[in-house]
Amino acid sequence: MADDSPQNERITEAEQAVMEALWAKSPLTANEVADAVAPARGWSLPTVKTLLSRLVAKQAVETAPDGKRFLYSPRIARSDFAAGESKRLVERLFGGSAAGLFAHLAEAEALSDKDLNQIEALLRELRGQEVGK
Amino acid sequence: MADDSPQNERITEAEQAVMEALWAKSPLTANEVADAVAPARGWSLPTVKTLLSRLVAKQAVETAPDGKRFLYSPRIARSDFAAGESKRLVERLFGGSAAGLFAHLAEAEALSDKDLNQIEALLRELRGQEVGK
DNA sequence: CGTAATCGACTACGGCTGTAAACATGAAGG
DNA sequence: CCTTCATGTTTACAGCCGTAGTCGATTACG
Repeated sequence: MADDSPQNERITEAEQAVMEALWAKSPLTANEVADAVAPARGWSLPTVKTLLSRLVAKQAVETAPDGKRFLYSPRIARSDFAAGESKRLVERLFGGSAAGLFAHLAEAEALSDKDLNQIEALLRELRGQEVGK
Repeated sequence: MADDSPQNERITEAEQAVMEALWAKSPLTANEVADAVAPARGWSLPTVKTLLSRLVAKQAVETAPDGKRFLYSPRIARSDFAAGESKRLVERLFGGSAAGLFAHLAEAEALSDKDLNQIEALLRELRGQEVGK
């Protein structure tokens, strides 16, 4: 089988910054990505281009020709990326137990009242739809 | 101010494997750490020693002389490490909102019934002690 | 007292990451 | 047509990470 499936490789932190720009709005030209990302990170244009190239190589981003230049779009959804990273963390740190993560966040006082309320709401929602399977 | 505070630097994945051994039991000699860690990762003894050295340099591990050799102990608690990593992830991925993380785990079906029950229990607990501050 | 074993320190090296310059190529304008 | 500008590609390079060999010192045994 050919590995044309998106995103086997890992996305680094610098690359993620570029992805964020594309997730916020796409397609974008390389220059537009640079305008969105470079100032905040102090990057030069070449740096952004390199990152874009690597993301294309990793099949996390796809290109569409637009005249002489390219338009870049994400090939993976932000939610998939976030879910994957979250899962990795839970795996690595809490033996796959999401409750473990939650407990640690609570302990570190990283949970605001707002967080608690939202989580509570989500819990109820999950309980509600806990039908099939 | 001197930077003798523990753990400014990041701990890599390979290093974490070594830390796990020390968190499980400490102090340990380098050889004991190697025995605990090397087989599972296919590492040689020198590799484990290098990782230990780097952890000492990063002040994540401390040494105590024991005759001719050293005994190694973690200088940072596993829970602190876990909390830090979790916070970083939440920061990087969900703009600091733990509820965002939770929602994504739920969406990715990474939450078992057991997780849900435990989280629910934790929530109640947090609500209960929500006194001070 | 000398030699072997033990153990930490130093050195090494390929690969990846962050950062960027140089290059090539095609388009546009004079 | 030739020059210049824009844009993607190639190359570069330092630093860190994963992995490991070698060196030197200290200990222990004969």
